[in-house]
Amino acid sequence: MVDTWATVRLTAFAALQDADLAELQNMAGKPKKFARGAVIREEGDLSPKMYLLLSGWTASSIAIAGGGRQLIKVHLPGDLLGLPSLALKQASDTLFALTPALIARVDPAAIGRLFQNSPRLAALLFLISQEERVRLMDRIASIGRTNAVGRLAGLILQLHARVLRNNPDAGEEFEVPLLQDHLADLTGLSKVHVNRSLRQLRLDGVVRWKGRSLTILDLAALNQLAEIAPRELAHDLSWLPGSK
Amino acid sequence: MVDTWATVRLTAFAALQDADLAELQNMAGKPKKFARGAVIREEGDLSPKMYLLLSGWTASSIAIAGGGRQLIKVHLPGDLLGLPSLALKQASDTLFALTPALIARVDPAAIGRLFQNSPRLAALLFLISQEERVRLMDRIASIGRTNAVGRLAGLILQLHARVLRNNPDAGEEFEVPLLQDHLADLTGLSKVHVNRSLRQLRLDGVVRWKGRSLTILDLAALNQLAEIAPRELAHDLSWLPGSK
DNA sequence: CGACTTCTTGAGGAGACTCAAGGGTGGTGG
DNA sequence: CCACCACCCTTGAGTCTCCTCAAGAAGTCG
Repeated sequence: MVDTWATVRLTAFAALQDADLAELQNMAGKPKKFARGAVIREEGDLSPKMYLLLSGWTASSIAIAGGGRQLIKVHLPGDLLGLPSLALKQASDTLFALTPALIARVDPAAIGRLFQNSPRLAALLFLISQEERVRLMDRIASIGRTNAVGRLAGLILQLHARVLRNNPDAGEEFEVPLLQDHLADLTGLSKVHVNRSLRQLRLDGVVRWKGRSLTILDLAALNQLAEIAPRELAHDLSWLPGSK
Repeated sequence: MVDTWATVRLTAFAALQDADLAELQNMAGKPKKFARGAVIREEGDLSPKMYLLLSGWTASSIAIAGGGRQLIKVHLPGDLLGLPSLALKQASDTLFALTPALIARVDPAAIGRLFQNSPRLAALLFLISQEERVRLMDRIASIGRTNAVGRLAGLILQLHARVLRNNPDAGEEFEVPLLQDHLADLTGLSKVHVNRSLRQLRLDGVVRWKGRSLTILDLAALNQLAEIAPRELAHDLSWLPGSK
């Protein structure tokens, strides 16, 4: 179990001390299993909580009155789910499992204690949230100002970067448990057009996508198509509070 | 101590009763004036900082390789600018003034001390960031899954809610210093299509927009057109750390 | 009043959508 | 172990929203 916990994303910015990790585990409830497709938390639910995704992939979606939905983000193991809704009376988005997933729930009170007792950890939580904001900003730019192929390219690049962070040895071939329907709802396209745009990417030799195995064949081309500059995380974090 | 969200925001940037706030204010540099159109901080700049917008409106934009740009957000007085880029090596977005603006710069070190010494204020900063994430998520849903009129409706509603928070007496008529070009870059539309969609909103008696004065004539219709449920901020924030 | 910016409208074109139907693929049970 | 079913992918055809190009009208500021 400790191995699972070690992947929690706080490690992205700074090595996590054992004490920090222990504290995180203490905050969380007992991990619970969810089947593929299961809803973890519904849009509109009261008193939103935070969740730690220990294994599996999940996604977050917002309902559109007309009947459709927008997928906001997919979550990888180690991600923190549900933070945005902490600011709201009711959850802003639905969380559901894309694959079988193991998830631990965290009560807001634990986050309050974290800010009180572990300023460094709290600051890391804050930083991760800022990183997520950048990702959302980039998705807005991608959806708002690039064509279908560009949106898919941008999405693939973000996924690739995130998978690489979780598993630095992943290389250019990795598993993506997303259906074309999901890609459509992530990019704001129709599933038919996603299919056609993927075919183009395939025919142009940019990616190979067979089943759930995605291979990036031409990273430079993907970046060019995405039309948005890749981001690099801060390395100078000397301004963070020292560990206690 | 019962903090409504609104007072927090006002407290944070108008009144200065709290010692914690005094610290943040002390850490801020001397406020600087920017003319309309002036760039506050450019995308790609190293060692990103945070900024306090004391008066005026600004906006944040991301460049698209093809030549266009996406406006991510407009900022109103009292807003914190530049937080997302704190997670990055280089600023993710360009900040520029929509009107003459007064802005104070804050060094990341001050934020570090804030987390160390003022857990309650740090937690509020965290919460504000989560609220911003929800706004971004809603914009993604709006841009990705609604038509031109819906995107404009959603944008107008968000602006209205934010103006109301800053000035609860504003009512349904308020000043919006945005050109149609800005609306286009905010919604991911062309300026021509923005013009036509605004005309439709006008002809349907939903809004009146003359010069910089925007009047909402039919709030219910706007909400229906936007196709995204309005959000309500959390009122139970008892989990926040107590003030020191 | 003149120059510049911003808004408005027209016309034609393209990217993406909807509707619809056929083809793979994998899982399950007889 | 094969057959069937459900789910997912693929492709075609026609349509519509939104885009681009272009030019003139209205507004704004020195």
